[in-house]
Parts: sequence; C-alpha cells; structure tokens
Amino acid sequence: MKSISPIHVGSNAERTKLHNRQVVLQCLRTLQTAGRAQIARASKLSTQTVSNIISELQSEGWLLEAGRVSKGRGLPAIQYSIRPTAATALGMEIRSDAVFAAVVDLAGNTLASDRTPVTDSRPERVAAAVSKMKSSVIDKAKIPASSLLGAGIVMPGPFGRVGLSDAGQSTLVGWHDVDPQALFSRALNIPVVIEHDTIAAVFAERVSGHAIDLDSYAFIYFGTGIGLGVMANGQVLRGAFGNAGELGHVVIERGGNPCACGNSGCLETYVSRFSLHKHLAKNNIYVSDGNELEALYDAGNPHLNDWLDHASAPLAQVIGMVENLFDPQSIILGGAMPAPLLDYLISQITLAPGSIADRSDRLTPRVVRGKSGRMTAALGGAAIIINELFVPRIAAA
Amino acid sequence: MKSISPIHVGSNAERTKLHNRQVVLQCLRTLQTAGRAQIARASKLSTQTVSNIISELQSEGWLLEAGRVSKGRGLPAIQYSIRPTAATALGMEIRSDAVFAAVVDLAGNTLASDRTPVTDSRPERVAAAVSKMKSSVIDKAKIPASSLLGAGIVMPGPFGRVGLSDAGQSTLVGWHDVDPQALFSRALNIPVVIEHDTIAAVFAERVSGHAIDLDSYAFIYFGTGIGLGVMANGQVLRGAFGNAGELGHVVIERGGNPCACGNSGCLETYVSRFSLHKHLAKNNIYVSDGNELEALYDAGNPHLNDWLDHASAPLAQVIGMVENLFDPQSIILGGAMPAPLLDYLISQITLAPGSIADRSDRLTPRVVRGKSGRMTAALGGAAIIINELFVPRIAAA
DNA sequence: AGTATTAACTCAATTTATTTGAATTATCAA
DNA sequence: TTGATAATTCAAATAAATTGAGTTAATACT
Repeated sequence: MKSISPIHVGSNAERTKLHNRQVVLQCLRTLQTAGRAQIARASKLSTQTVSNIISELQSEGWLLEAGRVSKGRGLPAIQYSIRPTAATALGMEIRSDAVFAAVVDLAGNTLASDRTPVTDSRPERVAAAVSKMKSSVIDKAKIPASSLLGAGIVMPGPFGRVGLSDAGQSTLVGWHDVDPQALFSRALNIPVVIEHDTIAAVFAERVSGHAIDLDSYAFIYFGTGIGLGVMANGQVLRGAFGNAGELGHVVIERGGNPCACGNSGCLETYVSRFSLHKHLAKNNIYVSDGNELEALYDAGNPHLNDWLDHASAPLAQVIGMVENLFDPQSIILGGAMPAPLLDYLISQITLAPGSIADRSDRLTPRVVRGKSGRMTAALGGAAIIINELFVPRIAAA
Repeated sequence: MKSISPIHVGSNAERTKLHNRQVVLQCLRTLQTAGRAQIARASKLSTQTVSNIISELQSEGWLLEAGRVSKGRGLPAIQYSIRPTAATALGMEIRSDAVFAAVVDLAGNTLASDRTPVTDSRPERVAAAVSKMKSSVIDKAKIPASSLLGAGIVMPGPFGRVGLSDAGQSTLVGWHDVDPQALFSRALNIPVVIEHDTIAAVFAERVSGHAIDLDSYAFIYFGTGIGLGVMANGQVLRGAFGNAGELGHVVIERGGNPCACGNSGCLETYVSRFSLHKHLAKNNIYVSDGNELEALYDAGNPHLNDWLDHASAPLAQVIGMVENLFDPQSIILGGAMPAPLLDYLISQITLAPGSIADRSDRLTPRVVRGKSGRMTAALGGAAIIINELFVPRIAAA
C-alpha cells in the first residue's frame, strides 16, 4: 500500500488528549512560568481543559508550583513551571575512538557527563561500554534510573540510510549488518533513538542553546566533514531519504579542489576539520584532537592562520547560501571545532549586505557560535529525547 | 505575548472532526478511488468514523460512487472518488504587462483560462480587470460562481514581506501602501490568498503535476530571476520571514559576474531569463515573450545556444546543491522559460554521480520539467486554494 | 451445489475528552 | 467598604470517536 505521511493520520479523543498535554508542556517551556488561564489563552484551549491537564501533570510530578502572583485585579494566578528533574534523558556519542555520554534534565541542564576511550569498536564491545557508561553517568548525576526517558545515540552513519559525508572516513568498522537501534535498546533497556551528529546538534541548541525560542534556524556542524541541520517552523528537515543537509558536498566553485566524492569544488575540501587536518599535514603538523588544535591557535601557528583565512570566504559563501535558501532566524556554528577557531571564523566573515537576512527588524543574530561546545553531539542526543516530550503532533504514526 | 507557532494549538472534538475529514479527503486524493474500509486502514481511523465522514461528504456532493468492486473474498467495497467538479478555485497571476486567470477543479483540471493585457497597472485598474476576468472565466468554464472556493493570486512581491529577487525589476508601481489581500477580496468577493510565483508553482505540481504523490520535492522556478520552492514532508518552506528560496542570489562563484544586489557570482547572473535577455541584448537581439524565445530556439540561434551552453553548468551546480541540501524525491524545473529550452537545459546537465541523490532504489526522476507550462503561476494560485482542502492540520490558528 | 470463510458495512451503545455556565475566591480600584 | 475583575473549580452538557454485535455479499473449499 502507498505510504501516507505521518501527519495524514486520523485523530480521536485519546490522541487529542496527548496532543493537548504536549501543547501545555510546550507552552510552559516557552513561557517559563505561567498560570492555567494564561496557558489557556496561549493554546486556545478552554481554561477547564488546561486546568485538568495541569492537575494531571502536577500529580504525576511534572510541575513546580511557585505560588500565586498577582498582576493587577482579579484572583492572582498560581504559577507553574516545569520541574527540571521530573525526567531526564541520556545522550551518547559513539565515535571510533571514544564514547561520550551525558545526562540532561528537562530544562536542558547537563547533570553529568563522561568519556570513555574505545580501543575495540566492534558492536558487542561498544554495546558493553555503552551499558557501563549508562550506570556510571546515572550515579554521577545522582538520579534514579527510572527517570530516564530514553537515550539518543549519535553515531556515524549511514545506518539503514544511505549517506555520503563520512563515507569511508569515519564509518565504524564491523557494523555493516548491525541494527544499532536494536543493539543499544537491548544494552540500555530504555527507548533508543539513533541519529546523526548534525541533527543532534540542531536539537541541542533547541533544548538548551540559542534556539530555545527559535522556530527556524540552521546549524552548520563541523564533524569530520561539514553538515547542515535545519529546523524549519519547528520541523527538522530530513529530506525524502533522510539525507538532507549534506553541506560538505555542495559545490562552491566549479573546477575547484578535487574531492574524494569524484566532484570538485566541494565545500568540505575548503572548510572542515578534514580539510584543516590535510592542510596542516602538508606542513608536517599532526593534531589528534581539539585541545591540540586550540593550542596551535593560541600559539598563533601561521599554517593554522593560513587555513583560517582561506576558509572564511567559502564559509561566508555558504552562510549566504543558507540565508538565501532557508531564511532562518539565526545560523548557528558548532561541532568538532574549538570555540576560538569558530569565533575567529565568524569574526572574519563578511555577511552579504544585500541579503534577505539583512533586515532592520531582526531580533536574533545572523550568525552565532553554538552553546554546547565539544559535547554537542551527546547533549543533542539527549535533547532529541527531551524534545519529543514537547512536540505536539496528532498521530504518533 | 509570545507567539506560539500554529501547530502548538490545542485540539478538541470539532477540530478533530475537521482534521479527520481532511485526512479522508487526502486519502481519496492519493488513492484516487477507495472504499470505506480501505480508507480506515490508511488513516488509522475506525471504519465507523470513516463511514460517517464518507456519508457526510457524499450528502454534501463531494464524492462520486463507482459501485462495488470485489477484490477477493468478502463483501465488495463500494468505491468512492472525489467528484472533480464539487468545487473549483480561481487562480490569477498579476504581471505588470498582463493578468492571467484560470479556473481549476478539485482534480487539478483546468476548466478555463484567460489572459488580459494590462496597460495601466495602478491598483484600482488592476482590481477592476481582475473582477472582470473572474466573470468571464467563470462563464467560459461553465461553472456556478458558488462553486468557487477562493482565489489564489500570484503577484510580484514584496507584499508586506521583504523580498529581493525581483527588487526594482518587476515590482508593480503604485502599489506601495496597498494591501493586495484586502483589495482583491473586495474585488472578487471570495476568500483570497496572495502568494508569490515560486510557491504557487510548488502547489501547481502538487495538485496536478509531477508531485501528486510526492511529499518532498523542489521546484526551480524561472521568473524574472530564479527561485526555489521546496515542499518538505508535505510542508512548504517559507523561512522565518517568508523569504526562503532566494536561489537567484546564491553565490555560485566567488568573484563571478557582478550582480545588481552588490555581490558577485549570484546564480541569477548566469541562469535566469534576466541573464538570458541581457546576453541576447548584447548581441542586439530583443525578445519580449516566450514565443519569440521559442522561435529563436527553433531557428537554432547561435547566441541563444551559446547562452544555454553557458547556463547548464551553473544550473547543474545548483541542482546538485539542492539535492545535497534538501534530498528531495525530484527536482522540477519550470516557470517563464519555454519548454524546449528547459528540456535542452535538462538534457545538458550532468548530474553528480557521487550525490546522495544517485541511488538505485529511486522511483522518481532526479530532474524533470514541470507540467503546467506557461500558466504555472495562475494554476498554482488556484492549486493553493485546492490544496488547503486536503491538508489536515489540527488548529486553524 | 452447498457450506464455511472472509471482508465491508451498519446500527446502537459506550467511552473519552472538551466545552459551557454557574459558583467561589482573592485581589485591585474607587 | 464596595464593586469590578480575573483565576479557578464544580457539575452538567456536548461532540465525536470507538466498540461490538449483526447484516450482506463475495470467494474458497468440500
């Protein structure tokens, strides 16, 4: 049978209830703190309905009550807010060299994080490591295991889907016929979502970064290559086959640098950690992690500076492209690139003055550095789980 | 108060009903013809609910009954399909030189179309012309005025929003402080939606073109400049400020052709009618419409061929870009560019082999020419109205 | 040919969740 | 002190979906 996209599913009283519950939670998240009547106005539900949902949420321990606050005449409204510790989520990033883990609460606070080096990246070993980290990080965070809603696991694709950006480079070996979702579900005993780094980064910013109250923004993610994650009107763009955002292989200069993909002029060959490492290697400099890179930068290494200066124009070009194509509220830069380097790159960028993004009524910066730093992917994994709580949608498919 | 995006609005029984009605209509549209039980399965509603909705729709005249068709055991299902003439929509394109109008039925059939030259493009005169065309085109289509659900009007922006692509070039004069929505509502006496050409084209393909059963596709629209319209998972991308898809000012070559916008290397200066006209003018050839252009092409004009050959590489570059960023099922090319030219351009494009779009399980062409031809914008306007009938969404805002 | 099986559809009763309207409470303003 | 205003709650009403039993008309099997 023809597949019908998820939104085209009927509704009923139960689904309506779930939807409304999430609407209420979402209102509380964006308003921070609010009374029943206020939520009713924002959600266009009746006061009574909101009242019912609030008391339900309260009895389930989701809320904090902040007493009555009077604003003018009338009975002062009882203020509610989300109890950050009501639920938590586990986020993990699986790399070929290490596993990162983080526990995040509803407010997006990181309660604990951890890193374990990986020597043997075969599925069973990774699963075992992941399982161990779950326990250790739960201990560190001092939360009951029962508060974990689920785990968002970030790992190099392709998994099931066909990807390209990391093709051959960072894919884990021995994972060909492995279903990571099933593997980690078993290892962790909680609901698991598998996602790739760029999309995780998008959610990281939404739950605790620059995008808490943004609905349309883009994230340029420095991984091995470079990816683009887009939130458009509260929906993440995934593309028909789940491969949207392959920024690294966008050609920015016909006949430019040859790329491993067979084309030439791909962005990835100008702006990415991969291109940076290549440039440094040509000058006999070898760095293995972000700290060394940052040290090089602090030392004013001329080769690094050289790369930065050559990278800024292509980066500005694609930022302009993203602005023109997606018209986001902001573009966020982040991922596996040390903050000072990102800041420098951002400072060097001349944003197109004639762009549609160059408007006087703008309330958000055109370009900013992401807030979550080096833990972006792991935090993003957790953020995916947290975010699901707040996204109302009829039809859970 | 903080604005909450439209999806974050509560639901109730009534809104649920509306949603389910649209789900049923949408099922009928994609399945073409179906029985109650079949729709129930597709929509995950109970048979009874679907049955109720179907009988309601039927008594309101929305359906055609095609008798029972037996497929294996059991009571053969009564087949229903949407009665194409149950409702119609008016589509109009306002240009500085002419107004186009079309009447389209639910199935996307064009029942009538018309063109009126415009000599005086001041708002009142255009409104008068539009009103007149409504009557004439209704007569031509032989439909009752009451079947018109509304009008989708396509005109050069910016209207309220801040746009760029046509800045200065095709904007209508004397329309500065005019609210076209209000103006045309009064002139036509039916609900009016104002939209720009690119987004209209997206809907045109969805209602009657290549995208009837696509959920994710992109439309590269040749207007004065060049625009990109994207349907992502059934949602049109508009951007935070309504300016998404400014393909014309995407820089495809740093330091390339200077553009009126102040940048250089904008796509518009390589591939667009504007650039084509400029190229021909340099060779003392002046064309005023598509027919003349087509004649030139048929005659094998060397200057035109020259332009085509220079345009195909930049076009291929942005097609690759769109594939990488949006991962659509198909990319559709259309708008104010004669079909033979589009076909030639498409034939000249070498699609990137390493692209994420280059997959073996693909069921749809990577690139096709749009079906609606020169009337795209007007048909698209009507399609917007038609499409609203089929898009289920809780919360009419 | 006859019977069992299957599937679509209908009717009536039930269930879920929202809305409505009246009553209550607490604050501000005059 | 009194009246206006707004938040909240209670009880009753309402809307619409689901459930389960029953009907109908096909195909499959014996």
